[in-house]
Amino acid sequence: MPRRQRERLQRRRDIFRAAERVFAEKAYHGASIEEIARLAEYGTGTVYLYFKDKETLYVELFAEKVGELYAHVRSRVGAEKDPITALRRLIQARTEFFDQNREFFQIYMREGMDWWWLKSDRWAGVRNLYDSYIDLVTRLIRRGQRRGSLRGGDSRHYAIALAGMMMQLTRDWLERKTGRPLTDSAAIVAELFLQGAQVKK
Amino acid sequence: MPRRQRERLQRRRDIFRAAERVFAEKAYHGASIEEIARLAEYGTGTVYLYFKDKETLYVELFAEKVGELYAHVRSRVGAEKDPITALRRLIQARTEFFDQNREFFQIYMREGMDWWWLKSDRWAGVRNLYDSYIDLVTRLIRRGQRRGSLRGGDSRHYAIALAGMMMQLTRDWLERKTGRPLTDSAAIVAELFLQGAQVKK
Amino acid sequence: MPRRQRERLQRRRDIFRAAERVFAEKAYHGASIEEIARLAEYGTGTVYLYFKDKETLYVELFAEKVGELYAHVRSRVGAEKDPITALRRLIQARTEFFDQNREFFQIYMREGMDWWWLKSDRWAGVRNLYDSYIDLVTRLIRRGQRRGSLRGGDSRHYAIALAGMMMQLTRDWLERKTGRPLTDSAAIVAELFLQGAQVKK
Amino acid sequence: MPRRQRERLQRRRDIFRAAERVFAEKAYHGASIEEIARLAEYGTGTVYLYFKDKETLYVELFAEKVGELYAHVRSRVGAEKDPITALRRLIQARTEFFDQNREFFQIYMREGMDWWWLKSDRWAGVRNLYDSYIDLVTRLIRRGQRRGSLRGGDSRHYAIALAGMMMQLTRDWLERKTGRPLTDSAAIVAELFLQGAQVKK
DNA sequence: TATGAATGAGAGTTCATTCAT
DNA sequence: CATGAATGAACTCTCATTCAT
Repeated sequence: MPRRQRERLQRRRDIFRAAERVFAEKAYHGASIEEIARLAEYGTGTVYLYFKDKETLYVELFAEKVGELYAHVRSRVGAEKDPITALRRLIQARTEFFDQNREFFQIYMREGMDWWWLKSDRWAGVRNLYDSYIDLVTRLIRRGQRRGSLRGGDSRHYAIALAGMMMQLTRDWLERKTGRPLTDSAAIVAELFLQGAQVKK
Repeated sequence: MPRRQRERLQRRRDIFRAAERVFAEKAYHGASIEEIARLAEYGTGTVYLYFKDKETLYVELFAEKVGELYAHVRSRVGAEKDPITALRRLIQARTEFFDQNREFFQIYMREGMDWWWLKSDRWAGVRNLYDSYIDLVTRLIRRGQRRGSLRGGDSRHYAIALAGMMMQLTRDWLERKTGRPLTDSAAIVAELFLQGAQVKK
Repeated sequence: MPRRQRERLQRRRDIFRAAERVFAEKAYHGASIEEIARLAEYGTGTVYLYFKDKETLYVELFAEKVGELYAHVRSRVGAEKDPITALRRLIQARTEFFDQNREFFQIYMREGMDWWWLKSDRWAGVRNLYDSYIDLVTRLIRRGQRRGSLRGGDSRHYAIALAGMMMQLTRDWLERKTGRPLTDSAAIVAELFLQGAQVKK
Repeated sequence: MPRRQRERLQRRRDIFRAAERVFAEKAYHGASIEEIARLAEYGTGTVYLYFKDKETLYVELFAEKVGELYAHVRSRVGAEKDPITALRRLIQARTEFFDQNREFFQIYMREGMDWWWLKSDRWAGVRNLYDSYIDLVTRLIRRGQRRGSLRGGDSRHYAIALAGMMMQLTRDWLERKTGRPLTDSAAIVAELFLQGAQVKK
């Protein structure tokens, strides 16, 4: 890759990095382009050389990171045949990813809530990414159901419930900042989701 | 209660009602005081006679509604001795409440996701209410654990996971707008939380 | 008219007056809303209570003043039957109007040049006003031609030429700021347009 | 001329050419240096090697073109003794020039309309050129008056009126984009200016 | 007490100009 | 010399808050 293009990509990353931090801390509306630029150590105008406007910066940042999450999870789940093992790996992978991407997690979680009534076309792409992640989980669950290792019922609801458990546990972990690694909670999630909380008689 | 005070309370409620709708639809930053006032059929300035500022209005609205949720859940769980039954009732009660308070759910959900400003002192009240709800669930779970009907482990994590499941399923229900009542999902949640997804051998 | 509405109209006029001066001096792009507001002795935001945006303020100001010009000219030309006399009155009336509306003249002249390649729909209304003024002149000339008192030829071209003469003479008068009233030039225009510059043999 | 200087002049001309097109289309404020540079196929910074700033570029472009117009008209009018013929030639020459320089006409016209900034010293050069062109016409007219072939009166006003007629007719021609050549209007202008619109009895 | 017009701080965005390469 | 990325001042516009009525 030519130097020019490399540098351009580097600056883009610098701005992404700063934007991630500021958006994570202040949320979309609370974040100002000037603050992002200052944190990235660029001038305000520079941000606009790399992103058309604030919304584009946000959407592209989101898309990029969700793409990474998705890729990471897929690579960990891989070609695992057993759906139960695959689910455990998925939970583990997601947990690792957010352990490494705490700032992004805050954005991810927030948008998990917010975007869907922003019907704007700008968000359609992001929306699809998010959905395809949920779909990945759904497909795994359905496979488990067909194999008879998972209980019947709406597989999509199971996927959503699983996502919800993970999300809130991650949020709690981030908020509390105990020393323990997030990955501890992967085990809890897997057991709870698979076995339930009730003691079998 | 003297008429003056009664009227004052009525106006407060009117504004709450309007604020709830606008905050639900547009989120905190997207909502404008003027829109809330217009919807409540008061002048903009009037809002400031009842609430110091926008943030106060939001926090107090949140506190009020979380208080209602909390009261509703407590009343349904009541003095039920069996923790499993109590949990089922809790899930049912929460579901009913949000079925009746869809607008508030959108606000509640956002706060469940977006905690950064909870750090500020202004939001301490909201924070405490939110926590006290989690604490209620936690205590129920702990009781179940002591009785041996629930599996051991961090009871708080269980409570959080349960809350997460419910939250995401509710969000999905709201987003999809199928005709089905939200309470359908109460059963899914209860079974999944108690029995898990995996088929017992 | 109720007091409220009267006051509203008054403020609108205040802003128009200030906008007229600033637009006249600095042209559309050089004028800033803040300067207009300051001159009108209002806050910046106030301007936006009366006009949706800068372009609207400009267009409405323009439309209002062209409307006045048009009304003034029509009222002076009246039902005059003789086209030659009517033309003299028209020239006189236009001259009077700009003598009283020097600032607007600068805007009028500028836009006589500029707007027509701004194809934006926002300008369509203004454009029509301007055209209908030219049409008024054109119709007078055509009447003169039919009566045999004016030379044949494209009446619209005559109208445009007449407008051009008046415009540049007015501009010169404004620029030079001699003590003489603009209306002096009305006679020059009328004679030149009607008799031409050449001595008849 | 040494190669260096030749190249320098060539680049200057390239930029002028591009600037002419962009200023014509978008007017001074709407034109951006970057667009001009791009059209001229140079880097943005390069423009600043040849012109101190945007204003200088504009003024020098204007001066250059008005100089050309002036030279063209002088060359056509030449040593013609008869003032009436000279005026006809002048009208013809101006018409030809703008027929060949439509883009510049748009710029010229705007300045003919918009003189406020001519007050500033920066624009003195433009101002003088513009005046010197009017002076040329004025002198011709005065000669006609002395010879008794043109009617008495303020010769400068006649010159300005003549310029106004031509300007508006040219503008109309440009706006309407009929197929007809602009030079058609030269005859109209000459007859109207010399004979007037009124039928002689 | 209720009002809503007025305010101005602060946001996003553009672009003439500079300067390291 | 030529470049074009970087800059930041300046612009338009919004909206929480105030205050005269």
